[in-house]
Amino acid sequence: MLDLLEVAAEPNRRRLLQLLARGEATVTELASEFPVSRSAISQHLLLLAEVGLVSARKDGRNRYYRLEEQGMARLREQFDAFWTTELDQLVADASELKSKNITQGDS
Amino acid sequence: MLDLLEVAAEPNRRRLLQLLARGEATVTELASEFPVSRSAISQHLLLLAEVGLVSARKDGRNRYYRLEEQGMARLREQFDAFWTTELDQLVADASELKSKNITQGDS
DNA sequence: TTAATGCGTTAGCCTTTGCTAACGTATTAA
DNA sequence: TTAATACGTTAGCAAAGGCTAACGCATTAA
Repeated sequence: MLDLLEVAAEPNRRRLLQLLARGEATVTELASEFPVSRSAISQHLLLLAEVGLVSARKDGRNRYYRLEEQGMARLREQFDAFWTTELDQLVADASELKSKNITQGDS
Repeated sequence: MLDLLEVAAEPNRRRLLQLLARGEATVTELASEFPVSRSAISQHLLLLAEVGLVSARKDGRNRYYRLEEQGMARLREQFDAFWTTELDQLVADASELKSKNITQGDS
């Protein structure tokens, strides 16, 4: 899977990116936050690295993973490209509709 | 697959959402914009409908699909929830770095 | 130096995904 | 009314995804 948004969208990987936003961490540390195995997390990290969203540094017998700023910037760009002005307008309308419903003002 | 972001992230489905931002369309009309079959597109649309991002209306022998504003609003919310302040800061830093590189100002 | 420990990664399996081909059905034209 | 046509959806299959178990390897301790 080469698509940046698709790679980032998977729930476990999304959570990994959020955890890494706090700073670098080892596979084991990260895995402790998930119900799945170290192995599963390692594979998610390898995929994230492959698309340039994270990178790793070796220290002792640990591998410290960290976010790759440039990759994350590309991710943001791709989302913004998807979320066009048309969609923005559409959702704005939906919000109005929602407020109307809450205040029972649609008679 | 029940996850909203994950469903929306798949490239073909992302494109479908963008096309539907212009207004409603039939399966055949939408499929004409893709290299894959009508059937494939129909299945993507059914999945999008299942998570509430689109809905359909029957007219003659056509089914007109359209975006579901409330669902799209939920999608936006989920993305914003993912894209924390920490990530925003991180990407801001990356942008600075980028400008520096462009202007060769990093001696 | 050698054994033991703990780290991250591959091997292998099952499930899910995305696709085309075949289908059923409603609508239109004869 | 009947036949033909065009629409969208299911059936079935090959490929990809995500997971645990097994592994290799580096590091630490004896």
